[in-house]
Amino acid sequence: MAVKRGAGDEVVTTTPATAAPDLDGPAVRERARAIPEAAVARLAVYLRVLSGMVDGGVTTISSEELSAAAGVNSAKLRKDLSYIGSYGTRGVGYDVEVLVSHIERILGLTRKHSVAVVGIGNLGHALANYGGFPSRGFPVVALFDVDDDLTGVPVGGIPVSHIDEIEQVCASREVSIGVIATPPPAAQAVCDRLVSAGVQCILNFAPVVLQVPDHVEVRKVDLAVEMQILSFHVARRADEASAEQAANGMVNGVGVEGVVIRP
Amino acid sequence: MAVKRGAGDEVVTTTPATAAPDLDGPAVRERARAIPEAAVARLAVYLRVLSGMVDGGVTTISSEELSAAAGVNSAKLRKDLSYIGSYGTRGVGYDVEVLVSHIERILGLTRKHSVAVVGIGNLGHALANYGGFPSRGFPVVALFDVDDDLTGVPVGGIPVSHIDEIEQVCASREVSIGVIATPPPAAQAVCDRLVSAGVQCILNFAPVVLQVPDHVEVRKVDLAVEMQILSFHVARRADEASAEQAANGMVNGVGVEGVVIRP
DNA sequence: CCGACTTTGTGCACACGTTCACAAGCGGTA
DNA sequence: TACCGCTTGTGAACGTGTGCACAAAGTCGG
Repeated sequence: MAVKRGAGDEVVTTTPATAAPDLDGPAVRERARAIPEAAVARLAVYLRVLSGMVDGGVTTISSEELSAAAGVNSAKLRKDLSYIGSYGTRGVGYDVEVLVSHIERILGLTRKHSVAVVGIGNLGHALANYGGFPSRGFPVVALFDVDDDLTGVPVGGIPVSHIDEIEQVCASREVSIGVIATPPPAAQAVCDRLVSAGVQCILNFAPVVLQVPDHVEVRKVDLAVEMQILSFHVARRADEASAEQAANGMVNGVGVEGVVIRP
Repeated sequence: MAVKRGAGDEVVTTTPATAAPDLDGPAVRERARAIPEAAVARLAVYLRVLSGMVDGGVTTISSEELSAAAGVNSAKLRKDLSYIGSYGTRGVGYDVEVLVSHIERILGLTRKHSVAVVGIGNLGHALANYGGFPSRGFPVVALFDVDDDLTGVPVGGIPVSHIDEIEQVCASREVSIGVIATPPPAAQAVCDRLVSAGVQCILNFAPVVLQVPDHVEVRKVDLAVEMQILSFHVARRADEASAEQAANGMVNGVGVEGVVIRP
């Protein structure tokens, strides 16, 4: 998060006079740099929806249809797609296959990204067996655990390696993404070993804030945090409801006590 | 996402002259409404870090220390905390326990939120056995699946119910959060049944965009999307690296072909 | 070939979230 | 009590992301 501002200096989001001459050259890099993080997440969703459409035999789709299927509004969808270039036909819509291939290119899915899962507990088992990874170009090629009883046992077709082998195995199998599914206390140590093994991307399921060098990208999935965000919305909604009720029922400005908020 | 703008009309984030008289009244509700979504997610992280500090015997902490432990900068942390009120002491810092209780209150954790998991496959198993939920106030009280071979079998201490019982079981056990861990094709139907059972919050692990009424809050965890975001950053970084290399090695403006980008 | 209709791509304005920088306030000290 | 140093809390500037509304650009029917 620090080196990011190395080369670019003041990123110009509007690429004014870069009309059309270079369809796929250095400009792609420049543009990729300017795609908002939020848009990238949505592009992945569009890709999934579009893949389903290809299977369904759909060849062309309008921004209105696609945005409805992806759960966003059409303006946002078009803006997101404009970040990766102009591949639609006005008056018609987008060619589904063309769009798929361009999104895949931008997301870097033309390369295979081999995945290693560390921590073969309940969650690790589930991840190793999860069909969603390989089918989307993320083959799981290595599993690690500290438990000697697990090493050698195949899970989802892949034998579990001992965590001490992490460096050599990751290197030989060209792992580019590490998934941490260990108990919280082990997470930082595992993370350090993954980094020293040359892994540049980490998906962290452990409820711990990982410290990593600038060149490593971390994304976290914290189930408890997700729950708590939902909890917040429940509470907020309950407050609003009771407030509305209070506004109708009692006119004095002091009231509304003991129903929702417990100090 | 639509009804939100119902009552408030122009939310005033700055609560200027609401000095101190009402420490815990209707103002809390007003304020809760104004907390940015992103801040809520971070508050959950702060809470986790602070809980660890309580266990470690820490009684007071400065914004600088806490922000470092939570992986954010101190200004953001202080602003986040200011959304929930002024509970720090200038020149000293924050009382850890006070902060914990206030964050818990804002996040609605003074109520227990019972959880139901639907779809007892690999992931469902992992979630049912996951210790992180109960310990943070989210007891798993019900499990559902369509498979008759599973119904009755206890997983993580809770017997699996058939999905047809979802309405009555959810009602009797007062489920407030539903977790969808089914295969994609089943997700929307399950979601509809959860909603009709009165569940207001849904955590969705299926790679599907769920359609729900306005009053239901959905959060999604899509592992493939997370992977693809990581993939995007790998690609971007590779592009930057090769571009830098190209800038050093070749001076003509056309070059850099065939190394990274495959059109 | 032309005009009507449809849908994209984007400039612009607004809202949201982040960061900065500093006054206000508190504890410790003489 | 008066001062000094430290840390909070927050106004204000900034940057990023979202939504609107429309010109540009294409198809289709006649």
